[in-house]
Amino acid sequence: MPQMNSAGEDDLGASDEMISFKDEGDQEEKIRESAFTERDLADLKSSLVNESEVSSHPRVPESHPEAMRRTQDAQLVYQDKLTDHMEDGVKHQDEGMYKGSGYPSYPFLMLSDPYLSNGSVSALSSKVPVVQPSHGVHPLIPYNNESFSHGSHSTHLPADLNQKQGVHRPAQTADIPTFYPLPSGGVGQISPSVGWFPHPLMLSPSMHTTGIPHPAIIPHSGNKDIDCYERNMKPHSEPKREREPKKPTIKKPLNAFMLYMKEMRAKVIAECTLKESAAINQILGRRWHALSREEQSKYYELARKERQLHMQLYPGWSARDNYGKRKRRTREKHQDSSSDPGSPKKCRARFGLNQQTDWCGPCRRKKKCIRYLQGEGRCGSPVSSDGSAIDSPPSPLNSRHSMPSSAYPTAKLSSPADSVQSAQSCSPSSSSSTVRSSLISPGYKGAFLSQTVNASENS
DNA sequence: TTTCCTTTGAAGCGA
DNA sequence: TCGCTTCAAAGGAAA
Repeated sequence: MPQMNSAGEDDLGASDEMISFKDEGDQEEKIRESAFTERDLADLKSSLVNESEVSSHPRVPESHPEAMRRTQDAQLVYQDKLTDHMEDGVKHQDEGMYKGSGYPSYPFLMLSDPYLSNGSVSALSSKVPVVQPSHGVHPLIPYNNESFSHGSHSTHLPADLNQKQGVHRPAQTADIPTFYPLPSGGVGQISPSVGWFPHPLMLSPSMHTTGIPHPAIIPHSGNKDIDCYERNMKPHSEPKREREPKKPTIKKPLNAFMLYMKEMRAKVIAECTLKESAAINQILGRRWHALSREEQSKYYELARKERQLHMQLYPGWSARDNYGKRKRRTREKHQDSSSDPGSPKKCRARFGLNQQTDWCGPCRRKKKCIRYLQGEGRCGSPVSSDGSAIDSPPSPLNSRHSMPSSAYPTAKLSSPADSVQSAQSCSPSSSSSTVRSSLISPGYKGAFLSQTVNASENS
């Protein structure tokens, strides 16, 4: 990822030294965005209060057209503002980046979502992961005023769906079909009986037509596969079974790479005829590194906006809230060798802060020490000129951590041509992923993935 | 039915 | 501050 070191030179290694949108110290932008966030969020909440007041009662009686009009106005105002905001954020994006791709998957251009083409049918009839179309429709986007003009589509969903999901849906507001749980202490003035308000990211045509909650919020059962939309629809196919209402889970906002993956996955699948997500993700990871700084920055910017919106909508939410919901064995798998008293010292401990020139590349980038790993005999792979591992086979336990991203021979660091080539091809570079996967362990799934990828490459 | 794989980035937490 | 862990998406494969 593009970044600048202290000398102003490019240092594309570690993510934590990359362009950080975390602080986004850009005061001007902060001011501009906070202007949106505070004012518009207030508008949003206000409009929702109005709406909730309306909907929690016998809605807005038709005998009160003025009240109805105000409610709708509030929604329209929010939609307009949100649209403006989003457009503002997207305006400067390179249109050519997506328009020629032929993939409707990019958030801002995902209008050919099956959700849209035929209402909500596809969402109910096909295997649609969670609440998003499988081909990468992201909620942060398609703001199509037209979509808000025909709210009746939401009626595709059975009337009892939202009750079972704990989603309160005022009949009057088909334009805002779903509601989210209020953040604790977020909007105190809204009555608990309402308890839901629309995530701006969700105000997309797809959401509009399907009435599906924003992906950031799904009933959570502890398993991602179970937590899919299809699964959530089960009560309809199994009406007899009483399902306990599950607490909606607020998902983490997607980071830049995740957004990139969502957009490009379909493309890679089409090009490479791969279906294995693991293999596809390897390719996507390489392509990500092959992206130009500008291209990546778009995704970082998009991710930043997502995080901001997420923070504003769920101020009390923490990523920690979702910890433990996926049963991963990483803790078991990641037997940190640092606990081994006989393990070699890392560069920091070995050379000290005053001799950072002797550190390996990852250590200089505040990543995991590869010398340390080599000392463990776990990866004796060569080290690039800057000390980065070139084709280090990862620990079978977790390739990510023994092979940090910064250690990859990114296109900009060590071998741009090779990396770009591999990134453009339908396989991870032979110098890393394939080899790594093959070396992980006999019979290890990674080997299968390598074969899959290699087969795809050969084809 | 559940977990794994695989990627990068963000965030949380303990030391 | 650093290092580690977990989760976010995806869907086929394996247990």
